[in-house]
Amino acid sequence: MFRQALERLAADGVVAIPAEEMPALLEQVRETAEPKFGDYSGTMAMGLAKRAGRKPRDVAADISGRLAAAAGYAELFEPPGDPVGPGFINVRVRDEALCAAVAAAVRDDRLGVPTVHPPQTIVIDFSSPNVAKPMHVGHIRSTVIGDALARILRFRGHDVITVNHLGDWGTQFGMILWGYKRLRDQQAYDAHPTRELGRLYRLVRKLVDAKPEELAADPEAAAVLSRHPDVAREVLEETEKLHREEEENLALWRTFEPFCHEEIDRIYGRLGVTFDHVRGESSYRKLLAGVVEDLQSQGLARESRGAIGVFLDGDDKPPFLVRKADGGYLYATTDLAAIRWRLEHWKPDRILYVVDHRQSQHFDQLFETARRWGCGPVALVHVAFGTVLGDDGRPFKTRSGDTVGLESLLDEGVERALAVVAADEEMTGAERQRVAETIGIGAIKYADLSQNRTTDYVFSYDKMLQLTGNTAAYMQYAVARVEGIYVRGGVDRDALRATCGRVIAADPRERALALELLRFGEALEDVEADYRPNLLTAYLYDLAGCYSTLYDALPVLKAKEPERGSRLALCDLTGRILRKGLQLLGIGTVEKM
RNA sequence: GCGUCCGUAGCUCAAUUGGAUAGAGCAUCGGUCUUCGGAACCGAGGGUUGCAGGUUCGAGUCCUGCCGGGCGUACCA
Repeated sequence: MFRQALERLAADGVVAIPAEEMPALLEQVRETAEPKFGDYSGTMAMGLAKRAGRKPRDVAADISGRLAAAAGYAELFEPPGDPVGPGFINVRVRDEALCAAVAAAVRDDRLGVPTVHPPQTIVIDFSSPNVAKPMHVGHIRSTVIGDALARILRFRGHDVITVNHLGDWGTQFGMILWGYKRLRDQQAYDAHPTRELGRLYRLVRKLVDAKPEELAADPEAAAVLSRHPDVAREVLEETEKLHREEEENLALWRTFEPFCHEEIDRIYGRLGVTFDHVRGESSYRKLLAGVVEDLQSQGLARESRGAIGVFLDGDDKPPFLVRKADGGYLYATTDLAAIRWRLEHWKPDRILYVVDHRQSQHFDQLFETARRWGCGPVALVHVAFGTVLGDDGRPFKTRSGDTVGLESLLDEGVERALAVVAADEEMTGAERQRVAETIGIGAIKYADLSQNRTTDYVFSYDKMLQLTGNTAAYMQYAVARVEGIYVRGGVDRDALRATCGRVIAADPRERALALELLRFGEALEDVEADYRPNLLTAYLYDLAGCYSTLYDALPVLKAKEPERGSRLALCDLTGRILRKGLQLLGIGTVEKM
């Protein structure tokens, strides 16, 4: 909150700068690296001095002077001192203002976090699994990061529309159709359709890929392949028939669909993830032919080697294919249709795609094609993320080399969490199971969200379930610990909030906590700037640290008034921000653990 | 080959997008304490940020060249 105030004031303090350069300049208002420099600092003087041909310190002094004279400055901040070093402008928040702001946040349902203005309509496309196969470890990041971003942007005040763009119209269904027609085990299918369809998918995929080492390890598959040497071509034929809505394949596709949905819905339920819209690729199928025709008539796409594509980088570079030589469509086509559909129906300011970084080239091409096609001023953003790796630094696999199913991943996380909470004698078995579910799944989500999303990360149950360090379990414990005070102290939190006039920040540890509490909104703003949830986890971890330091050194329940009431208010706000922060990450909390 | 991302403490990761002395956790060592939930707190050691140049008041961050790796690269998604 103070950063915002200072930015607004700094806008008055800086002169002769074109309006469009102001935002970049204001980003140079930041927290100081060390408390001795004050609370916030501005670094804009150095850059400006160069352009103005003046000494940086003179410019800084000039800005400081104007800042100090700006209306409203004196109420919130101490008078700025002389510029430090090459020209840092350091500013310290007035204790009075700090204490009043914390008290206001305590009384506020939004915990002192302002809403954005104006709000934007933001479509977030995430998770988007291929429904033909069970969800696996590869889907966790998109699902968890996308869900967290949706929650955070929504809390910031945006109109967020979440979409699960299911893969339900691609070649994977050609594989299932091919397998179903030739290799299905009818008994198994009747008893457990999803399982049998999953088996068929995996088998046919193996046949199509025809990797020697895979076939060597699976003589049965090798035998099937020798009976069906043309499987790869036949699968594409099945896909093409589906795409032109040939009767038999379309009917089969319709019967498979619900089974596939059942499977993934169970997992979303467990993860606590919901979508405003589940619109698979298939929902755009009527638009695909029109998309291709339109691109052709506008001269953007043309025929090449039987296929139709958009040549974005000249004739010698691979084109962005929108129709295959056999007449089938590709995900490029579906994605273009989806963009047009979303623009028409939702009129978004932004569309975010939370998808694996390996598809960045696809999105570069998709966005460029959409731009040339004429999609208006919408911001199309690929929110990319890295791969989940095992201990060995290679993509996360089971010992036998299979990809890890998402369900079994969650099961193991919960099982290990159960071992952590098992020590508590007071909990019933059911309670323990519930707590373990919250902690285990929270651990998996938090481990993912606390990483810089752009890099690969190493998946480790042991690390994510540690009770110290930047983990979900530590954060959840911190919440349980803060909230425990009110039960033991018999304190009425509602009354505490309603009557909170002002808090005291006489001790440096109180002051540090107070300042940190008021940074919640800044952290959320930073998350939005680059779609990086790890900035929120880092903030929450810092906050928990400030709290621990205070709680360890200063009495709360045992303190005398007015310190007691003030510290209880600080604890109350800490607990609420930690819980809210975790909730915005899609992570639950527990009362006891 | 071309494109792209990455290389930071023994390990796993940060670093406010060019800011001040590169920070956390784990591991190691030491200290605090008559437990308001000790699953705590305080501290120490540990770094030529892959290498070499360059840009400037200032570079882990930007530019160039190397070295090493991941990923992508015409009809899968």
